Amino acid sequence: MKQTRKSRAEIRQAILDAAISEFAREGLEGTSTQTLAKAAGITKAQLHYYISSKEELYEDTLLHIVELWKGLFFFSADPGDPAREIADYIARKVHHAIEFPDASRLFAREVARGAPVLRQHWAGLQDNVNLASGVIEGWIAQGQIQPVHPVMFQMNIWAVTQHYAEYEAQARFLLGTPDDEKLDPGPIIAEVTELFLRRCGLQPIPDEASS
Amino acid sequence: MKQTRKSRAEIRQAILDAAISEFAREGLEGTSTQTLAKAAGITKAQLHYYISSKEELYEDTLLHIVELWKGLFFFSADPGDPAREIADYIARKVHHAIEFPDASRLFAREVARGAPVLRQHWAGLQDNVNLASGVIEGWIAQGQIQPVHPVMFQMNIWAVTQHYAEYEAQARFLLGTPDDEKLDPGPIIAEVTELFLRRCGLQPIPDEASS
Amino acid sequence: MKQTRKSRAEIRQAILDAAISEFAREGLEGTSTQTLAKAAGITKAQLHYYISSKEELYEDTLLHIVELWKGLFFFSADPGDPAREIADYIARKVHHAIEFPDASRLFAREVARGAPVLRQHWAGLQDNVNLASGVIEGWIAQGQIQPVHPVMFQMNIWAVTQHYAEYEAQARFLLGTPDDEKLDPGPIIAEVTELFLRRCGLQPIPDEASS
Amino acid sequence: MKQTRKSRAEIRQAILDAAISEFAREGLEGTSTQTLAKAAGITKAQLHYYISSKEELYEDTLLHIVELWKGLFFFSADPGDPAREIADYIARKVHHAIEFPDASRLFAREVARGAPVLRQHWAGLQDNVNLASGVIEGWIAQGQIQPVHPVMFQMNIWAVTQHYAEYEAQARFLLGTPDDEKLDPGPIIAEVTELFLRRCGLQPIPDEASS
DNA sequence: GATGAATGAGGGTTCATTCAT
DNA sequence: TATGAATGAACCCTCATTCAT
Repeated sequence: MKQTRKSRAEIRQAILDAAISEFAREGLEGTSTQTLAKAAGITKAQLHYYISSKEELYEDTLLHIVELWKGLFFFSADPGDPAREIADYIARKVHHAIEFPDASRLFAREVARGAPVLRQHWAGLQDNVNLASGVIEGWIAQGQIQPVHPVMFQMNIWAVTQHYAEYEAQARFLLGTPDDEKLDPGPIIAEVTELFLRRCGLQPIPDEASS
Repeated sequence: MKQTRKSRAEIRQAILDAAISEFAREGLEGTSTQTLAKAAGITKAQLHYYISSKEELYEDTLLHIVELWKGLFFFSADPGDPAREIADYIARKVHHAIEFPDASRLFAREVARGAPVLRQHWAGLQDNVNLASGVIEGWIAQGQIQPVHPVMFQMNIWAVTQHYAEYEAQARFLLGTPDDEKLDPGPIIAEVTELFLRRCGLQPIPDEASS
Repeated sequence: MKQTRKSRAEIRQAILDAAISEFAREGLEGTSTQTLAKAAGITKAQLHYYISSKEELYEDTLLHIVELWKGLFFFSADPGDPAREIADYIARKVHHAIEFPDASRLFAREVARGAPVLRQHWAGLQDNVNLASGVIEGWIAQGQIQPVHPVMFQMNIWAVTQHYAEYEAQARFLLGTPDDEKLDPGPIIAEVTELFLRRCGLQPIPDEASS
Repeated sequence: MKQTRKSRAEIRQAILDAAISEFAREGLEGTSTQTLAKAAGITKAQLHYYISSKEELYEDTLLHIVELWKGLFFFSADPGDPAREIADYIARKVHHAIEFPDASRLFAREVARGAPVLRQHWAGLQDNVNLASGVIEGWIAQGQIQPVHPVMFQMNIWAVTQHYAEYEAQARFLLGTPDDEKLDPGPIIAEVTELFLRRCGLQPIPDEASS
């Protein structure tokens, strides 16, 4: 009786998952195709049947993450309450950072080395940021929030929320979270939300940011 | 007349500089000794005369940075005005991130991969954080600042200030800073300081955070 | 028509042969993987596909020889005539030394440097020697041979028979054997047999020891 | 106050001693100049001031041993009693093998690899062997000893006596000699002497072979 | 599709030797 | 003489990729 073969789609997904976690940990050069293949549960030769090169897999993996993020992290084009909008954004971002820290780490790694691959795709990033800046400037113009530098405001949110993925090892240590538990998003979301709402001169929304 | 040889100290410094910038960009595995040697202006064999292994150079480089930081980033044990103390800390941190982004990136990279090397030296980190937490708790107890989670407060400052090193490429792009200029620390310090002072319920110190 | 590739078994055998002869000549350190590969008729990278390290190949090669010898060199547990038993043993040993001098030389080399690898496998050696000592002591007890030191008796046979492998170059020179001929085992076996039989007070078996 | 410098002669002697013991253990390729220098108590650069190359040191060391042996191991040109002559020869040889096993091992190693260096100096060896063969043939002709193959007789003595140097590790193990003691030459000399005297049809000389 | 085998390039490191002082 | 520094060649091994089946 033949063992059930994994379908092409399953294999592709396994490769993508392997790529995210392995590239996140040791980078492009630090990850061997051997390691990737094993993590995906296939042989090295088989891997090369599905990808055309390690570099390209790396690029595809990054783009996959960026595409995903585009759907997750944005301010509504027609936002209602700034406090709610900001709080929701932060909650989504922190949850994601804690649930899928590898994706965040891989992205950070790429940017840290000068974004040689992502750089070619920054037009989209620019668009997203501009849209959000428009929203923020609208809030400011209508007196709904204190004046902030719209771009830096976004970057700072990004910085803080990403932090709990990128510095997970340190956060875990300083917050006393055991190795076999994920970080508790509740207190993190509460503190981060309060940080940015206060910056805007807004009151924190009572007790809904918790996990 | 013979060309003057570089002194031992100069070579050691060149190796350290090369290690910081190369390891920061491509990591331990992604950086070849060939690359390190070339960046330091020496031959590969000569490099091995000065270091005993790439791994050890990596570790030494990290520890060098951590030692340096211990002297730069701390809250005074006997702090006066919280606003001034926090503002000074942020200013120092941002300046450093912008002046020496490679050091920040190298550190971040190491933590992101789980800190296999730095982990052994985290006792010192704990001490530093505890000291600062004590200071912050003192401020809270005396009603000088609003209640904050002392550890997360520190981590968030760290996150935002580091960001301008780690995401330099992106920040440069979004802020429109040309490749041949450093980021302008003034506005960054202003925005970051306001962010954290407001969190504490404090007024920004007028106009001294600028570069 | 494609040239037939060597089979896995053939390649493994070629590597083993190369290892025996090259390690025998220049030792573990003195033999490069390059040399081994060339001697086996493969490339250096291909060699590493079949072995995991030079050290391990060295160890495997030694153990292979020792295993082979266990089946060749022993006294019968139920020996009949001591003279015949001893003569046969010597004949087998000399034939082997002359046919496969590299194996003998490799073994000698390893022991000469203190047996860092073989030492871990000396329990088996001890057993073999003890068994043979028992046989010899039985002969002595029954008055079949003159008293001898059982262990030294075995070592001396070993010494003399090995000699024609280890010192092949010298023996060849002193006995006038041309480079393209093997040593003639007949006279050697005769002389060595007579040496040890006389030690035991036994008469040489007439004329059967010759090749 | 200056530390007393070692004289040139002392340094040369230290280098020679180091060469014998290091080359004996790991061979020409397996011994680094670093190791030699450290064993001789000097620096690597200083070593190269005294020797012109590692190969030449190796050759000189071998020749030194051979020269020494010429003065030690020979049959008198005008021998009296064969038993005494043979017994003395064996005793000298065993003592030397046990006292200076490195020299014996180095020599054996060189011969085992085909004597690429010593081969050029084998005229002297031939002379020595021929002289001894003459003596032995004289004994045979005068009916003082049983007929033996003169050259093999010498080789066999050589084989057995060398054995306790070359296989010291194994002999130590099988005879139960602790690592911090030398092998006891007494029983070895007794057994070896009896072996070869019996071969000649001679009686062992009572109890003088012991250390 | 899948896989064992093969390979050229390059990885980190050692080393005998030379150089400069 | 002595020695820290330098170097080119090699060494063992890994790896991304390709090939043959």
